[in-house]
Amino acid sequence: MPYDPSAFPPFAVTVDLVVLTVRRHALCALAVRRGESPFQGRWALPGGFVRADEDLSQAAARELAEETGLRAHDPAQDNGAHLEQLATYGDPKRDPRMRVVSVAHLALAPDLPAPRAGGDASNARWAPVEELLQQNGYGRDGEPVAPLAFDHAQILSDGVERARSKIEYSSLATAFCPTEFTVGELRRVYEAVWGVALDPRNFHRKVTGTPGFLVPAGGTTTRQGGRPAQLFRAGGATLLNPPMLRPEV
Amino acid sequence: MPYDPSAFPPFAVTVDLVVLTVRRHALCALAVRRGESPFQGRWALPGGFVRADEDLSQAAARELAEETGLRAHDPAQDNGAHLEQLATYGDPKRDPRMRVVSVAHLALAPDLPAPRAGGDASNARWAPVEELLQQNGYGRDGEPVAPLAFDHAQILSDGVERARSKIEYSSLATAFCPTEFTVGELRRVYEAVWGVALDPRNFHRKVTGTPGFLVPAGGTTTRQGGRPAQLFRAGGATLLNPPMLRPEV
DNA sequence: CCAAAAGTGTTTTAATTACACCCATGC
DNA sequence: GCATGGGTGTAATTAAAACACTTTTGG
Repeated sequence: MPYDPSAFPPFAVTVDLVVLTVRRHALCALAVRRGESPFQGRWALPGGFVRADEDLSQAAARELAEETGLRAHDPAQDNGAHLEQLATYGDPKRDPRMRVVSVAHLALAPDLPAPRAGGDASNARWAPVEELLQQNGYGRDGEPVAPLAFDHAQILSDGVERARSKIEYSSLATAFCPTEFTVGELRRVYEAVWGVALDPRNFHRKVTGTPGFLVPAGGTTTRQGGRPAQLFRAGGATLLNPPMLRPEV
Repeated sequence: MPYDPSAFPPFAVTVDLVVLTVRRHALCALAVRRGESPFQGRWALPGGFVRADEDLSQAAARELAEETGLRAHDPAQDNGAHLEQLATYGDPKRDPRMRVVSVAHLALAPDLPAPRAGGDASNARWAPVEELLQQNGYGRDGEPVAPLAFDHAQILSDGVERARSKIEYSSLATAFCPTEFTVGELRRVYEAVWGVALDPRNFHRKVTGTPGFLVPAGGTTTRQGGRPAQLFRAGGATLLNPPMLRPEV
């Protein structure tokens, strides 16, 4: 059917963010507490309206900066988080107030200081994704678990699955690390995201042998005890060949 | 920032379709001719507005049926096309008339009879994707090439790349085949989508040896001359392990 | 008989796995 | 010394690539 630009149903368009990081050996996502109805007091993914003159990726980068202080990754720089579009959610009933289409984005960030949402720390937190995806029961603090607002559990679940599969064939796992990192730190990222244990020796050989994945940064460090480890930076490669293999079962 | 449901910029939301098929050894996409401004007379991807009470996937399935007569694939049935969300395009200037966010979908279909767009065959066609993505020069008919309308070249390019990578690790290539097909026909699908030549002997061993990819349908056929080939149906597997490997270079 | 496509067997090569083992530091 | 994590070597297994060869049809 041809466009009819004069008669179309009006939509609100938002961006929602799945911001992932690895803290204390666990894959964590950023959650904010809702201050208003619907789902008042419940945890949700950060997000907000796309402005009239703004591209979708700009809106996502703006929300990310507002919530975390992170800039989206500029390939010319080496700071900031990786940011990519995830998927779009548009069920007519996903927001009870009106028709809202949400373009979800996925951000991967190194471990950060505690988050801030409007400066109020109690309204934003990093939480392990299994905790946020739990539909009932009790959390680690003994409080009853309430599911995420709206369809955010689905969005988070899709984002986690994207991250899990994408670190297989791309160098994106380095987005979870600081600028300089050791092979062991990178391995612990894979272990946290996949939820498996990897053989440190084979992992070391694999990542150092994959062309373009890592470049030596020069120094060494002892962060974990034991023998000092070489420091690396992310190499230029984005696609890994051969890919990292996620163990079965 | 919290939602402010009373004041949000209004958007139009559309779905655009990248409908791919394999015809005469070439990867082809469905294109429709625009009847009105802007880009009047130019080729574009099929698409249309999302209705007020419709989910995004419903809207995509409706547009697909309107343009091709195909039903979107119901896993319980064995007819219809594969349909999945591709990505969302929302540059403020992508449509000169107003702010339009388009949720692009990717459909994979077996070779079909000639398309119909409002019953008028001259306003819809299957065209090789390289032809549609060509930015200038002359087509096979000697006519000067005009780029696709709006940002549809980008959308088509993203859809083709998705299809190329997805047939590596999923059984989606069977979506390009009729219900029953031979190993040779499946191989020609891979060759057309990837644009490479594959070794028929290794390919045969690989696909018949991958559990769940193909199930024998019983009969044999001679469609290409030569020795009759066994007929197969798509098996239940969606993820291939090990994956099909796209040759390098 | 010959061309053409289907299908099987075999050899070579590369990658993954599962380890044994050594290295360099802090305590 | 000894625990801890970093890093190298090596053999067994597995999959991919290259290609010789046989099978079954149509003309």
